[in-house]
Amino acid sequence: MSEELDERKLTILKAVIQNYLETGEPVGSRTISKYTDLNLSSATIRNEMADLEEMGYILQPHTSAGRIPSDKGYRLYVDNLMKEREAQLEQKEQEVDDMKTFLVDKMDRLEGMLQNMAKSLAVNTNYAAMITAPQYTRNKIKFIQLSAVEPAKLLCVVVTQSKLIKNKILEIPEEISNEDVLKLNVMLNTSLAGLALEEINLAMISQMTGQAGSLNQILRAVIDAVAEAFDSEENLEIYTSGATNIFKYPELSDRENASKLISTLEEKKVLAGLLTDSMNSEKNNGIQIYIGDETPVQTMKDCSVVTATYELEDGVRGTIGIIGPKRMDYEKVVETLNQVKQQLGSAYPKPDAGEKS
Amino acid sequence: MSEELDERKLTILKAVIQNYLETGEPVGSRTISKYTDLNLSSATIRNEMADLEEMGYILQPHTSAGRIPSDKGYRLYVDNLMKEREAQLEQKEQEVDDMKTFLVDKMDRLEGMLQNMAKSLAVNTNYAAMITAPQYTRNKIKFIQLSAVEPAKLLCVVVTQSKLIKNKILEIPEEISNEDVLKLNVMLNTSLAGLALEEINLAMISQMTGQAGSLNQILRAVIDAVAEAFDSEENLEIYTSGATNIFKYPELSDRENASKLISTLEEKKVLAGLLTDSMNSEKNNGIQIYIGDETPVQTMKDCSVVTATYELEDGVRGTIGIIGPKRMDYEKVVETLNQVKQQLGSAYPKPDAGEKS
DNA sequence: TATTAGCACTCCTTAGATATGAGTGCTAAT
DNA sequence: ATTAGCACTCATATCTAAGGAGTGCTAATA
Repeated sequence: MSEELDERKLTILKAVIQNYLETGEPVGSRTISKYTDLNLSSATIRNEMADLEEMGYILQPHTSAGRIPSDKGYRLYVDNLMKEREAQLEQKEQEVDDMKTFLVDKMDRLEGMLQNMAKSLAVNTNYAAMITAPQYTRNKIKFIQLSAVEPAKLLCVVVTQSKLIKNKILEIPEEISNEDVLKLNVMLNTSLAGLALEEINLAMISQMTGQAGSLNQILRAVIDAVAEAFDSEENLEIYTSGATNIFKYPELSDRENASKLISTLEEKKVLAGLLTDSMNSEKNNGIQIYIGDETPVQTMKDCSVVTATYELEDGVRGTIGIIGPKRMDYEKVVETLNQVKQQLGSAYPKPDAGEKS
Repeated sequence: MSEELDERKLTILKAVIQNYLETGEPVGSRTISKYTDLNLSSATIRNEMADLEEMGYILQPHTSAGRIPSDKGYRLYVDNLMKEREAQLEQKEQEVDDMKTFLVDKMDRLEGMLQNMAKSLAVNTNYAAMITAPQYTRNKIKFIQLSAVEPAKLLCVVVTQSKLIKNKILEIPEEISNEDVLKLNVMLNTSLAGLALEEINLAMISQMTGQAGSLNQILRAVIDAVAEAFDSEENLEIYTSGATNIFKYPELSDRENASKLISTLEEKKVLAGLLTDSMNSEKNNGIQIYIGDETPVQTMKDCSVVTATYELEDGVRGTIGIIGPKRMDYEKVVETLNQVKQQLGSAYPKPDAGEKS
């Protein structure tokens, strides 16, 4: 593109966007003329704004309304204009504290924690929040415990290195003696402990079943159970909160749209797609911003979505997403997500975080 | 009350209510005159309706609109007028089948099942649905398993008779030998298996800790963990679905109210109160109907709430709730809830179900 | 005596018509 | 290059009138 944005145009664009972020109303030239310290009259601003509109950074909802940012405008803002915060920390600390108490609160129950986290995010940002339970890729098995609960039923508990616990009751074809249970336990733990799911290959399994002899069949059932416990499809749990925050933004709350949007937030599968998608693209410190049409989910085309990947420890990763109007407070959201990432990631600095793309 | 409703008034009232349930619009005398087989002119109906209004069963939103049922009218309808269904079973079976597949699908994972159940209820009824995970009152311990996961960490797994599994990792002050773990396991299982939480009393605990000797401290930690696992406060999980169905009913969807209502559906604690309240009153086959102001939750005063208690097996009970407009299809909802109750209650006929109060 | 037809009346709803005002684009002056 | 000024646009709010559904009442009917 040959159009170049000079300093003044940038300032004006930024002013327009920031003002619109706050108010949600189209912003007029007179407002800008006073809002900035450029000391320009509204007329001058008008001329500049006409240019900006022609370049596609802002647009008018209708003739003779003020201007609102276009998707392109938001994009520019997000990419270049907004990274000048980090300054006001006074009230920040309060918020961080709130966040921490939330986190510490129920830390040992992952599920409750994630739910709390989603809620806390929603309350903090005033947007809708969603969060996936961590995926267990590369997460290592720490401990497997079989116990005979009933004659023909085995309880199988799997603990992973990150202290996630999965359990399942297996129905087995015949009774099993205590010694056999013990034998299986030893076998499983010596062979599998310390391995990630991906590292368990066929050769290993056949070797084990060879050793198992008559317990062969049961062993297979157990291994299946372990695999299932780790299976990400099955485990894709998503927690959402603050769906109704949507109503705080008039531009989203006409019945038609709001209703669809909130329904989407109940559709875990759709969200799953969205979140895992963004988990894999590791740009910009793992934080990704989708503006309007950029989001993969059609019902959210009038929103913006910000996602972040968190990493509990090596290989145990999940995604957080914030959904709000296009005019969301990107800076605050990005900041908040970064904080949360930190809280969650237990001091495992990524080898290559990769500054912005 | 000295007013008596003769046969004809009842018929008319019923017609008014049923019509209003379908349309959501105030219903006029002419409509009734044709809708019923009374063969009365609109004028006669008008007279009767004037009477009904005076008695408080119906009311006019404004002069010269049709009539809509009052809370009192709904109450009469629910109590006396509506129990004449059970007839049309053709399409019913389809729905029941749908329900079943939903249920069977993930039966072994309680949580997923409940979530699915809520969803299925919401889809089936077009109202909002919520469901509590079962409370463990009177649910018996089947099996306790301790395992040393790390030197100073014990994994404690509790399986109940209804195959619910709870687990927790305990930090213990000092290392523990394998023999001691074994010893504890034996001790716990012989003493506690087969007991419900309420049956574990202080005498028993002190007897056990007496036996435990040096393991005393750990034993206490384990018992605490068991108690916590069963603690209903902690465990009160509620699953909701179909919140947006609210929008299908214009009388509820003005922004102010709808927003509050949906927020309430995210407030698990409030719902918890509502649902456990109704769990304890066992009228009418465990199904309870709150109309308008009758509900304990203020934000729902323009809705009706129908709750049902389900019982997985003796002592393991939870509650289901359906939230919709006052003009909800009570018959269908009650029917659906009864079906669900049946599906869930695994053929444990209650000793005294108690026909309607 | 119970029912019905008829009519005047009420009042919500809708559509059109009017006014308000925020904001623009353009032109001429600085 | 900037600005003041003015005519113009168009969404929004306000008002009015027309339309219509439904009622209550009265007088006629079976």
